[in-house]
Amino acid sequence: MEIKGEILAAARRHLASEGAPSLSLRAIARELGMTSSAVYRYVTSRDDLLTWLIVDAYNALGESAEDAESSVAREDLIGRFGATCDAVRRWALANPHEWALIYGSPVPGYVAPADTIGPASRVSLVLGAILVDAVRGDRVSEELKNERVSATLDSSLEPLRQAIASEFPTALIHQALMVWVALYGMVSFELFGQLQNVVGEGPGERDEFFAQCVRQWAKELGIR
Amino acid sequence: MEIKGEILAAARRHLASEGAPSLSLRAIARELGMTSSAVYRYVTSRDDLLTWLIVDAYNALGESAEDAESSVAREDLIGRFGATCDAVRRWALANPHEWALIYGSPVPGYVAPADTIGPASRVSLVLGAILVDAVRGDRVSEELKNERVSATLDSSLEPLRQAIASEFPTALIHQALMVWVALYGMVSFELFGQLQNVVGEGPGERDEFFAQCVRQWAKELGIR
DNA sequence: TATTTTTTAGAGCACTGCTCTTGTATTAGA
DNA sequence: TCTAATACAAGAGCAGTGCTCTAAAAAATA
Repeated sequence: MEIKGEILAAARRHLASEGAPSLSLRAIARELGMTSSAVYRYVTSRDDLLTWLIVDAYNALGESAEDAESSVAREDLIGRFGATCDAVRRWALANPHEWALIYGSPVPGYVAPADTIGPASRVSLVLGAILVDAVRGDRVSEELKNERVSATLDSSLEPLRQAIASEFPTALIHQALMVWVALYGMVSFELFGQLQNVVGEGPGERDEFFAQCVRQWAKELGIR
Repeated sequence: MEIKGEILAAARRHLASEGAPSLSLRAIARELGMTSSAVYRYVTSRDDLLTWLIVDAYNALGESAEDAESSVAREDLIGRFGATCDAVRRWALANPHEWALIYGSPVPGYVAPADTIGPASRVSLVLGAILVDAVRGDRVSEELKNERVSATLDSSLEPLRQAIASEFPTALIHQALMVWVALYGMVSFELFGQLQNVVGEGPGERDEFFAQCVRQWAKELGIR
């Protein structure tokens, strides 16, 4: 299936340069010198092509985060956490359209197939592993470990608890999820232009702003 | 210009039911019983129509937040903060397509006109006013008030500082911005389906999860 | 070589945003 | 009241989209 590979490569190029909304099957066909109908022998629909690109993007982001995290000494929990956050942000800035495809507004009517959930959770697995190490080494916030929460909150976080397969205290799971969401929210805000006229864009300003965020997130989890 | 009003009303209906991507000028024209070309006498382009809807959505969200916040006693800072957060989330859940339009992935090539920035900042003004009251009454985190930060971070937050027109300590401004972004990130995550299989969807579970987030955000700002 | 299978081309349908010219009401002025 | 100016709408048309169908060419197999 080498033709399918070429189609995907062309689609990747179009996605990176023009973005998902203007990704056209006919344009790809033109670029590859074939008819639009011929493409349909390898791609069942436009949504099918988008799914491939989504899986692609999740894997690229996940790999980027894994690489960055693995190059830090295992004992340096804060370093591992910071490297992961930085890798996520850097990948997003380098691949804005890919980021928008996976974390932007969902296309009405499109339902993500099951084979996207694996690649989609790679980054959270990295962050989860850091947290596990922190808990094992007793290097997380004491306050979160002992905070009592309502039964409803307990059950609301049951799905995540089972995914982690650990008996973390609920408050800690909740805080970790908050940090995770905050990271993605911050990156999305920067990427989607929502920080314009809010955070300066001078040399190093956005970097330093984000670095402060990372420090704060680590502090909120009590990682040390 | 009553016809333009009808066009906007029809566009609003289409946006609410099918979402922005499938908002078609021709469909609106059909619904109103006129030709597509006739619509162009009142709307210069599809982007122009989208801009109207964007301003509309910003105003609706802002009004919703203002109404909720203003119905809480002025001294109850945490109550005002919580009411604002809840109003944002409730509005988003009730108007998912409108939320996606203003806080989802930006349409490549579309540039938001200047008349959107006013309505866009209504919610942040509400949150900002709460913070101002908290600072005036000395009811914010002491730690944030005294934390020393780098010069680069100072200058990176200069745009926001000027918008607030207050001499807040940089660490406090930074933390407030983090909370603001976290709020939007959390709402977007819930709305865009990113919390599926992460946070339960049983009766009250999502509500309680979000309420815990709000409590945590207030704690991070030290509002009391 | 003949036959079957795989792949491609081409035409076509229904839809989109948008433009341009022509026609028709409606209004304003003489 | 009749005419001229104006405002508005219709229709055709262009270039593009996703997608489907049938017929033709190419490749693999018997």
